[in-house]
Amino acid sequence: MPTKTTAHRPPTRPRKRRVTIADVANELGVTKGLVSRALNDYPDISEATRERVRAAAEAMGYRALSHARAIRTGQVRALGLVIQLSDHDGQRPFLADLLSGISQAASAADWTVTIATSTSDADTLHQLGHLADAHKADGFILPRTYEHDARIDYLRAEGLPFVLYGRTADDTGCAWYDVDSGAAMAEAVALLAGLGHRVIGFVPGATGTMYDRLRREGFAAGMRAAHLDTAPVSDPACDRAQGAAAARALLGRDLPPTAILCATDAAAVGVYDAARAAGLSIGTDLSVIGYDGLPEGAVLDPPLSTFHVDAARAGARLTDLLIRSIAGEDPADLRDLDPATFRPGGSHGAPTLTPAELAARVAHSNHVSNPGRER
Amino acid sequence: MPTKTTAHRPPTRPRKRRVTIADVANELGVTKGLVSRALNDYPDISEATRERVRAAAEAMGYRALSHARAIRTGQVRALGLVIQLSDHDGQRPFLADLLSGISQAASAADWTVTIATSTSDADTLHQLGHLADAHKADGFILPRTYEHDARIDYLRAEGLPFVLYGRTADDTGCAWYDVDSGAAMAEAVALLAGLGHRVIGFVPGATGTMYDRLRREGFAAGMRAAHLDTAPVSDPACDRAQGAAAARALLGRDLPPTAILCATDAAAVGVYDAARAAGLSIGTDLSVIGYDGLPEGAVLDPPLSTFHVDAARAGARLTDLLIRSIAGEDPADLRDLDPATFRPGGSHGAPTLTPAELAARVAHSNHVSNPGRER
DNA sequence: TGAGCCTCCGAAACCGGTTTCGGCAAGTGT
DNA sequence: ACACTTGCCGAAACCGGTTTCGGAGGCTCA
Repeated sequence: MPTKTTAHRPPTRPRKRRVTIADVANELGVTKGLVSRALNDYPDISEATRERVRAAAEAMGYRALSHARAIRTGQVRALGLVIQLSDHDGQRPFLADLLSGISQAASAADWTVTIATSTSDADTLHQLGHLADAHKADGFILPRTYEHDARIDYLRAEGLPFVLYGRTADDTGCAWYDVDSGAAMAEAVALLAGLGHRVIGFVPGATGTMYDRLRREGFAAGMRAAHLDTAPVSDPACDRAQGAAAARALLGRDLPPTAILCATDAAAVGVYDAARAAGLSIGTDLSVIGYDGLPEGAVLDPPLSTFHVDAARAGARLTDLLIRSIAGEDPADLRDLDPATFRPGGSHGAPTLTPAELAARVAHSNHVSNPGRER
Repeated sequence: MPTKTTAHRPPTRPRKRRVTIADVANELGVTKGLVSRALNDYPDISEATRERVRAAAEAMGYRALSHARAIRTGQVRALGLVIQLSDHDGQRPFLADLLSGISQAASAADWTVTIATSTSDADTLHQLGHLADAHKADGFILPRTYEHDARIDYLRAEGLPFVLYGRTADDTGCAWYDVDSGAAMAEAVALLAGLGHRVIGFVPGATGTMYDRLRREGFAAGMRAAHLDTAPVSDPACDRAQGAAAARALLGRDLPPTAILCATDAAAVGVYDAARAAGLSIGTDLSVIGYDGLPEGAVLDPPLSTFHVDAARAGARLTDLLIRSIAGEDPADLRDLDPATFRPGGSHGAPTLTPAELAARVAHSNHVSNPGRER
């Protein structure tokens, strides 16, 4: 026994000994191996015996210890998740729902969830490597995919199962689940165009992420379908401040957009700031549509029109796909695409101004309000 | 070999065999036992040998498999967390930070985190039991404590280590970490009283939770200290709608409060709704202070004055306390209380109206605005 | 010089499962 | 009646670690 620093251990930790497979075997007068094979549906066990064993195990409250089993089988029945929490991270608010979906589905299949968090791409890779190396999970869920994703390269090289939440540039051999945000962007453009908007601005999201590419493409496709070509696109914006800056830039153009479509709600919140500063009323002077269904959007005035993503469902689907992938199904068959649902707020409507009139309004407001007022 | 439903397994999963303790032993020409004892700091190993083993293990990239170790030691080096996600749940937005703190601290100590989610108190207990029974964790973090908490009873009875995020009525033998929200409530009252408010309303949180009791007590203590006794307390409010209802009730009194203190930001958002509906301007006509530091508060107009809780720090502290508790330290020594920090927004200020004047304003607005207008 | 005591290590049991292997008994075909 | 399956189970190895036990060798001390 090591001396170590075994500090004050409480008087007696009672802990009743748990019932092992040997206990069940003894009770029945058979061997451990027999019990194990019976419980694991080996074909060389008679149905009568199998039932007898099942009954005894049930009655004695036997439950196999997953880590004891793992040493032989190599499966810990756990799925891993590394959550990257950058400051400008849109997925924070959905984390709870995502986890809920994952955990619920995992629990239903008698799996558990091991998580780690990280603060940067490099850290994410490190945490992933650690979980994989320590074999704390049999497979991984990879949220927020990049077009070129180092996590995918790593897991591919290691031959470890994984499923993407989102897509990636080269998805050969990848299982994935995604919400079709590109289609949502196109839908939003069609909606705005139908209301009469002719100049529609776009605020993209984080560069390098796959969702950004897909939403840009969706926006462009929507514009083409509406036969519009005047499409000012701002710099990327991932948070409120960047969203405000993007909106200022768009509104400062000679022919500013009468509607701004944001790849993320986080940016849309900033658009509200900029619009307010420019004396524009949202929903009339300027239409805004976001994407994500952020809680903040609902408390804005007017409430933000946006697309809602069912994160819990995503988590459940991802878990299902991953477990099947671990079980050996071909990842190429494990792909799923769900639509996002539009949730109208009060931030979009028919244009009340032409772009030229809007430009005049903005210029005027820049004149009267003392510069640098915005909080 | 079981026939089972072993579906399409990919061509060949390469998986290089990992280096085991036996490999290290062979390399050195010693026994497995020797290597194990050397690596685990047993005292019967000469320093020279220990160093030789360490170097070889390091060089060969040996890392012990936690679940192989667990079968003998009974420790899986994982801490468990069951997150209850009711719909009216204030902790959702802080979950990311809390997890981040927990995971970071755990990872630093070479522990991992196993989570489960639940949808009700009963489910929480069930999930907890499952994790404990399957021995997926060596100890548990219990967020959002109740005054009388079934989880605590269960874990006490099982003799399993745990740490509370929050306190409980009878905390004998409990390790806990908490943020002193009671003191925050008292501080808010002192602030409002200092500004000249004489009638201050209180909107409590979820009944049965320990935080609700502590914040009520903190509010009461603050009122006593400020020598104020007119303290209307509304029904509990845990979400926006309930917060609005609570505010309407408070404002409908003969002598309505000129400031409303909310146990949670979620309720405070509803207070904004009610105030707006009553034609009151927040920060002047009516002061509002919340607690939690909800992101929604920052996008309100004016931004909500509230108390910020450092959830990441909480997670890190909880993890530290739990690991020490598992190591055998006396839980009674493992307790920690941090202050919340006030984050002023624009929602509080000196009263511009007396309660009587406020009552008149409210009554007037009830008259002019057509009823049932509020969204 | 011999008894007694450390120091340090090998050998082997052990933890709770899984998996392989061999063999007995009953059934089958001729 | 005899070889050949087949069904079913016991025995034992195995997985990757940890822990106990005993003993060889060197040292001290009377």
